[in-house]
Amino acid sequence: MTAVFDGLPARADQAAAFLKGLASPHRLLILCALAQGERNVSTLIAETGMAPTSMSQHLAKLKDEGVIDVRRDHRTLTYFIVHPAAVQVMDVLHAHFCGSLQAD
Amino acid sequence: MTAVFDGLPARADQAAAFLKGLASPHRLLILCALAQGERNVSTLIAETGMAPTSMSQHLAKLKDEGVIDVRRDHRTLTYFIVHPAAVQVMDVLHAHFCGSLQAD
DNA sequence: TTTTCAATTTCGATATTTATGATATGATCG
DNA sequence: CGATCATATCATAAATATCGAAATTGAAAA
Repeated sequence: MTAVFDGLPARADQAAAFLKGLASPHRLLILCALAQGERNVSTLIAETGMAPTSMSQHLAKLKDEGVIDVRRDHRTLTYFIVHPAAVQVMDVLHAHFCGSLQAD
Repeated sequence: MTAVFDGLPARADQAAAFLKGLASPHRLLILCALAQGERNVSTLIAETGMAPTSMSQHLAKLKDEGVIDVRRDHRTLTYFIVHPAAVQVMDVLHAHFCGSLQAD
């Protein structure tokens, strides 16, 4: 009986940390943009209307969590999604909160 | 350019609130159990080892968010998952954090 | 109707998250 | 080298989430 969930708590911690990484309106907006293709920080700021500091912090969090990664192009930093589960979660969210035939 | 994300912020808020509802190790443990079938509170407490107060609070949160619902059976309350997106997210998490051929 | 059992609500302490302003880094252009 | 542009880091305050203990509800058994 105590064995029913053996090992689960550890995985639950990981999974919860991953979900927390996505669970913010700002970060979802960022991921929504990145889902359409990689973007540099200035572009993300322009598209989302977020403050630069806030953007940096959210990008850092997503990067720490392994959801996105960066590449340096000349003077700008280009971010892109790298976590497969993140893409799948975004798909689920899109289907449920944005309808199925929306252009966005 | 300001129109690129028209209407998105509102949906991002909803989606983020939904994700926040799931984003806790305790609540994932609860949902893991409920994914295998409905359960009453005592059973959930026994299976997860959580304190009763904590269990109630997490169940309340999941219910507020529309993820689960309750039914009263004689003297006990039986909870079950009702949100389709929650099931899908759990599937994604399971595939990525628990491997694909685990009994759990 | 009194007791009992299952579960919830309330409350206060602690921890985590978030936003914001100021400062710092680091690559490039002149 | 010195200025500048893109972005990150630091510091702190405000908001939010979490946990445990004690008290409460509400249905049913006696």
